[in-house]
Amino acid sequence: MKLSKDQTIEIAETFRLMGDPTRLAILVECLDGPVSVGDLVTRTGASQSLVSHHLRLLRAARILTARREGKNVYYAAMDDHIRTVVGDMIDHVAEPADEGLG
Amino acid sequence: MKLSKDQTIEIAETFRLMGDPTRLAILVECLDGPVSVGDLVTRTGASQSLVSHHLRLLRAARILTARREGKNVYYAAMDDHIRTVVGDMIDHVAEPADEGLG
DNA sequence: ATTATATATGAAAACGTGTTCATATGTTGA
DNA sequence: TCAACATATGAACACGTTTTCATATATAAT
Repeated sequence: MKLSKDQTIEIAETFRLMGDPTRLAILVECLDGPVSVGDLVTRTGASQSLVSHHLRLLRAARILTARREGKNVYYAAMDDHIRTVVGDMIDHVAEPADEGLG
Repeated sequence: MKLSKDQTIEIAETFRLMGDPTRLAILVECLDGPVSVGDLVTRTGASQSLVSHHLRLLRAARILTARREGKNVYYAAMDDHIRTVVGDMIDHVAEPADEGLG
């Protein structure tokens, strides 16, 4: 599987955004359906400002989608690829495999 | 799907490591089978030292496995979860979807 | 209009990571 | 043992990101 330099950079950027614990926690909360910003603040324990900053990044990278409903804004995982990626990574980390050499 | 704080940190760490263009390029080259360090240097265009530093991180995080064969050391993707994760992410980035709101 | 609630944003502080350079270690063959 | 090749490592530099604080915008209700 051969990737262009631009593809590589875009994919790396998406992984990088998933690679912060606070952002990943936000993303995981959004996997099963839309969640309001307020609920994300409660569930992750991060500050409102921090959650909002991270949501902007996740949305800009098309990892999450947003829709406003009255005073609230609901965020959800962009597509099934995102759900699968996180799911597979959870499975990977669960494996007690060896890392080779010594 | 509910994750512990430690699980979240470990998974984020794995994503973070995939989130650098040089490291991702190295990883992608290792998806189809074992590749020597020298070949990785050639194929990625990165310096020998840099490739080696990154390989150490990828191996420590159980993203790649290593086996020595004579003078060479061959690196390969750790398991199918890793291959699937990268594959799904490539599919995700290929999608021309909307990011919601304005 | 004013107040209350929900979310977003800019700037600065606090912190971490990628890369290079020089050098060390490991392996093979003469 | 010496030379030649392959890979690994430590220290330092250069740069970027996460987080907080204060404040702004948006929506709804009285």
